[in-house]
Amino acid sequence: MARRRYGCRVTAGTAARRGRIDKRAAILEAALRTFIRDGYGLARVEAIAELAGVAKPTVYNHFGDKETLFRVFILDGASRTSDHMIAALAALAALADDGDGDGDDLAGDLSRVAREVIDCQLTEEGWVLQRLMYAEAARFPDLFDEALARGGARLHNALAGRLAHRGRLELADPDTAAAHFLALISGDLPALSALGTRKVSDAELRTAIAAGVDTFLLAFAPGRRPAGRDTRRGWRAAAMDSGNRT
Amino acid sequence: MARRRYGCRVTAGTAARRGRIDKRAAILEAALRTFIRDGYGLARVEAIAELAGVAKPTVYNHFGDKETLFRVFILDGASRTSDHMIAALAALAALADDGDGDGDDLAGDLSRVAREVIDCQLTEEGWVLQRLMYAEAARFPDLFDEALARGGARLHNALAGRLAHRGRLELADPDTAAAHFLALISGDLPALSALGTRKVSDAELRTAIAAGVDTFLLAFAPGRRPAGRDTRRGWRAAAMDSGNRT
DNA sequence: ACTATATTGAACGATCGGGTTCAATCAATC
DNA sequence: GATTGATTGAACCCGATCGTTCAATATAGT
Repeated sequence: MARRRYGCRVTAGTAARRGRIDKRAAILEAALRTFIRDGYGLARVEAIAELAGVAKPTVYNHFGDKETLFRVFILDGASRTSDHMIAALAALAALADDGDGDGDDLAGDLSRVAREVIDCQLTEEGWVLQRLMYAEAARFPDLFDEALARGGARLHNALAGRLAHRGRLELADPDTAAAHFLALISGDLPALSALGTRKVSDAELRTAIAAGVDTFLLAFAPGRRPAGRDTRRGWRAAAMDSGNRT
Repeated sequence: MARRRYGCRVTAGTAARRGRIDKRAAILEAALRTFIRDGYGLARVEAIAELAGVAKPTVYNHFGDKETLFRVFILDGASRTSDHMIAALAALAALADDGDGDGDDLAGDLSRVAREVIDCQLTEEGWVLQRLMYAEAARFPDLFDEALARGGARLHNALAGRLAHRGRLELADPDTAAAHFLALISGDLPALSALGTRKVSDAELRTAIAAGVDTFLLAFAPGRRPAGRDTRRGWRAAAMDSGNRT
């Protein structure tokens, strides 16, 4: 039998976890690939082990059972994805106190934030987390709550804070504004991407984001008309003239 | 062995389907219950048969195999749910041509439509269809496309047509307006309802709908200020005064 | 009554998959 | 070197599940 080569054993600092950290990481990466393809129910522990290049007992050594592996995968993923999204909010810095400001580009800032948040969501991991949450909501209700607390709620709160201090927005409630912003920029994504199973073109993304940001600004910053303002009025007139109903 | 009692056999008019129509309906209803609890992968055909009060071979007689049963369930469900939602759009009748109209209640109409569309979505069937679509998107990509064509796309198009002819709205593009309306009124639902696994209170629903309709009107009917307009401006001033950042 | 179709309870075949055991080997620490 | 924890390939256990077969019974149409 050939000599075997392994990496470092976990040190006492991570006593709450068993096994070697490189094996753990490989297992979680393999879990991602397997859950993407098979979901939770049809994903096999043996397949995950093979993909990770470890023995099946090693998976059980690290995670105890399939369900625990799944929970760790979901919660780690929710935190990580949300961290990335929250970092993207930096583009929404508070407005400097230097007057009316020609340097202010609210629309541009919102668009950049939207693009980065959506890019996080459009990752394979982003989608598999969402799909798995939907799929398993009934079976693991506590898991949904915790993932929401680590993921979506954190993003939402961070965005609300940013919007509250951005300036030049009329907000009755920053929570509502944040929720609506996220809804407007991402509402088209499930259909465009077939729930994450297809690639969305750059043009489609830009269009969806621009429309979402436009509508957001119309509602929450009415003093700042987006470029398409006159086009809107013109369209309405045309519809009244045509008189048809689809 | 006791005498057995059965219903009517299918007539030649439905030759494309096998078996008795009452058995078929019972199987599809049992499939709903089983998919709600177990999803697709872990749902057992034998469990569905028991719940339906039929023998397992009967399920196979009607549907051939588990996957076909699933496909039929999804597509029939998408059509039915979308039919109900589209019917709800009747509240958005075109504005009568009688001038500026004190009888016009755009906000009220939109709220009624929103409430009915959301009530359809909040049914057990509505949620299980959505959860199943997310869960199985990667395994059955063609199914998603067809369900979208029968469901979401039909609703979207019908709503766009209604909005286009409602009057008093400034729409650059009725498609975008429809998409944004649906996004605004339903964006909170996944979190509020824990993806359909919890009941949403009437107060929560009313709040979410009112906020969504308000924002929609601000963006698409800016001449019609919702009641909360002054509150919004007041809040912004308070935020600037407090100076904190969450 | 006759015929054809549908349904049934029981049983089966083949395969599967979560979790476990085992003894040998490896790796890190003292 | 000794000790301890981690890993491994192979094998196992046991319950499960999709799909099928069978002969008897029921039902609907002619």
